[in-house]
Amino acid sequence: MKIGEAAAASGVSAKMIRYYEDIGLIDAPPRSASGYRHYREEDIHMLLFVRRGRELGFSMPQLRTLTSLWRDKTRASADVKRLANDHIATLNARIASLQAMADTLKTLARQCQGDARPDCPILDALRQPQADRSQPQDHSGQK
Amino acid sequence: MKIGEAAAASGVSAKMIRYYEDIGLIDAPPRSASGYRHYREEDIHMLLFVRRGRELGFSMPQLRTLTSLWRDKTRASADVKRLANDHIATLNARIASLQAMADTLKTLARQCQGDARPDCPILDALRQPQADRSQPQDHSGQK
DNA sequence: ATCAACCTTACCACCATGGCAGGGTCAAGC
DNA sequence: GCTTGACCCTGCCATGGTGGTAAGGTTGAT
Repeated sequence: MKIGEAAAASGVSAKMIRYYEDIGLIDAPPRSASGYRHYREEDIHMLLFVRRGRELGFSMPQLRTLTSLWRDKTRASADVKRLANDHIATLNARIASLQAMADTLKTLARQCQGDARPDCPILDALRQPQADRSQPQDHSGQK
Repeated sequence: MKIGEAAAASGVSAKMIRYYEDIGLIDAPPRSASGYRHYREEDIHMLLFVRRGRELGFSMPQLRTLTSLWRDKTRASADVKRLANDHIATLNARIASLQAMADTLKTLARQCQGDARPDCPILDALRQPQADRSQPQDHSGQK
């Protein structure tokens, strides 16, 4: 299978397949006499594996570890689980960070009249020193 | 105030201050005879404004609009509010995407023994065609 | 033989940020 | 005045994952 077919079959662009090979994430496939890369079913599985890992938000270093675990038939599932749990923690942190931004903005937007007048608590908040801007309607202290 | 002091006062690195000037996000300040940039209080406020906007996750194009709204004393607060709401929607989309990744991984990790044996549903899921992996305890069909 | 569709490598661009190099400036201490 | 150290200036390089483009080779079908 040539690279174009491999790309179509795996959903990874030919460009990225070459890149992944370049950085050593996937093995270099055999070449034809004229230099064309030649992929087998197994290679397509690897590309699908990488693509799905990316879709789950794994970083390239994590993916490197994941693929080596995948190839290692004697791996311990605990190693995979630990990596997954690490990644879940990372995702949760990013979610919390984005959620904090959204919460702040929601509060500010709620306070903004949104009419033709120039007064705007959103701009005010950006102008002034950092104040506690998180959900002021809730004074119970629970997050 | 020289750029180093402005950086310390605003929390924006000197490097980034020059960059923001370069791309026209902030105005070029006056220079001393020897070429040193000279900042006033007002400029520091602008830098703080930009920094807080970045902390809230606004993109550079959005910040460009925000700063021009900030400078425009005759702006309509509706314009600011619309920009904020757009950004909230973007943030929500990113949160939902990350949350979906985390949910999938949590489900897989829960199914993984995490012991010394190699069998691992996480790797299996990455190997196989996309299946419905979202919260399998719910069979109602609602997404 | 020709032509289109594919393949190859090797660049450039993005964007926000940091780092480094090479050289100028300023202020304090002597 | 001279030295020294802390600052400032510009300009270049690197990042990371992806897309684009260009110039040239291969293949297969007509």
